[in-house]
Amino acid sequence: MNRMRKEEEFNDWYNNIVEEAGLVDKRYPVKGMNVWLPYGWKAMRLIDALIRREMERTEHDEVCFPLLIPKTEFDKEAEHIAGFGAEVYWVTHAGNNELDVPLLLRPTSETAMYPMFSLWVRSHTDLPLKTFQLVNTFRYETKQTKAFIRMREIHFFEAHTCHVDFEDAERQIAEDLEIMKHFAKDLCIPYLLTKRPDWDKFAGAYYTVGLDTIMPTGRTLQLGSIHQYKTNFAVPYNITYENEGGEQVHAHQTTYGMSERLLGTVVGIHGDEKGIIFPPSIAPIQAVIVPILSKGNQEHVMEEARKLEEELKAEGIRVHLDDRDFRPGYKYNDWELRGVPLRLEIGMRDIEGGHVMAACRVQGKKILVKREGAGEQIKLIFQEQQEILWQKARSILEESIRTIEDYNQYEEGTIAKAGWCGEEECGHTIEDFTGAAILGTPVPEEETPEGTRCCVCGAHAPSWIYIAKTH
RNA sequence: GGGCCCGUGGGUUAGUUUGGUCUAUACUUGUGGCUUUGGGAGCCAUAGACUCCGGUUCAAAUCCGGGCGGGCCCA
Repeated sequence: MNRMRKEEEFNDWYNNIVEEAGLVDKRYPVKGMNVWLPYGWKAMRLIDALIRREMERTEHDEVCFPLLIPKTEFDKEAEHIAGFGAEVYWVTHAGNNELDVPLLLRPTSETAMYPMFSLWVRSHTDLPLKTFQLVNTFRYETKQTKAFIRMREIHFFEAHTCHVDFEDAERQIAEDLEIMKHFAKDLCIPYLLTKRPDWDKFAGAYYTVGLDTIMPTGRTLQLGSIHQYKTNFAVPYNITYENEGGEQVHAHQTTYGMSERLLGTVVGIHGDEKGIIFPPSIAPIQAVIVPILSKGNQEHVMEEARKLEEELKAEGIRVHLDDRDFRPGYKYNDWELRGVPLRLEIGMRDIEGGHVMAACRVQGKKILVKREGAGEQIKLIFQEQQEILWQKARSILEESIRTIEDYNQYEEGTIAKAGWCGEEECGHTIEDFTGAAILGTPVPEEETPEGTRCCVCGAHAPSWIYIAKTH
């Protein structure tokens, strides 16, 4: 492909890069279902590993529920059905038989898990119950699909918890927010936390906290969400426990969901006209070694390159030796496209000088690294890269937020922050007029200064809202 | 839900308006070889396609109908 100006042609750039860098093969003949290629899957698995690390740290247990859910279970929570009914895939036949009870492919796993939670949760000593799973979910998306960002089969993370009461569930949500903090820093993805307006909360939730980031298009993209269910599901699914007083009480529940969108976001936010830029934290290959061969020294250089590879591997660096029969320039471009954070060139000059040439994808510069203790120096470069990517992305998000006083001041490509009286009608007016969506009110809650007015009706505005065009 | 468009080697594409000269164009990629290697090398050889089914016609990549697949716009 010709170099594409990422800023001007983001859609083309993105669609092209995910295939060209070998993340997915979009030719699978079902809309919204792509094939994960090894390189893309590796990146996803590394993101998953970060999630697992956080889940383990916070004592969640990993589970894995079946993909199929009986219609009878799905039907138990009315709002949930209303919200997801239109995008469910159904299994109505098995072999030659029509099924008495149709089965659906999970669009999310509440209705699969909660009948089981009802069996598992008996006593207050069983609580809190903190589980999560990493599975694929299915949603019959009718809009245009896009690799990682809008799919019909979604690689999905979902944590589901049960608690003794509302307060404990709230503590869980606080913990979820803290998890996100770590996690986003690792991915170098900044985000905005908002409590979704009532008309946009998750189907069945008491309230929903949305995690949104901003893409280079100036539109926001939801990275994940955290839901307080209160007892909305526990009642229909009969999740009760016996408290210390011997009474049967409904559990309070929360969920936390994220998806392969995280990968799409990393690609979209950090990439440049040369291709992807992976933060070292999730780069499938953190450092690639390109041997510079010339007549007469091939074996010697290759031997040194292999030695270097072993040394770095021993240091825990994900390193790859590119011994393909291409010229160096071709390899440079290839690995830049794939987003490898560090390229190590080793030729006779370097061997004789006791160093390697390190080309840093993020910093865009080349530096000489001493062979002695190279691993340590490389890790420092990685740290610096994480920091640069994080700061850069964060300032883009911060700079795109504009405070406005009247909703007709909303500018495309920005996230507007405005006063809001809290009336749903004013919310809809904003959405209809601007074509943008109301992300929600700030989390944690943020008081408005004296005299702040609703950007629609001019009444007293007790809270802020964020307004943005979304993906 | 409504409307529109598209389907040619692995990828991008010419050809479709006006059926025949298509034994299908070009670039890229793949494979084998020679040569080369500090920023996408060159040469030689070679492989590879008209989405499927039906219709019209002496003749279909081209026209018509349907299926499947893909894309776009509006609500």
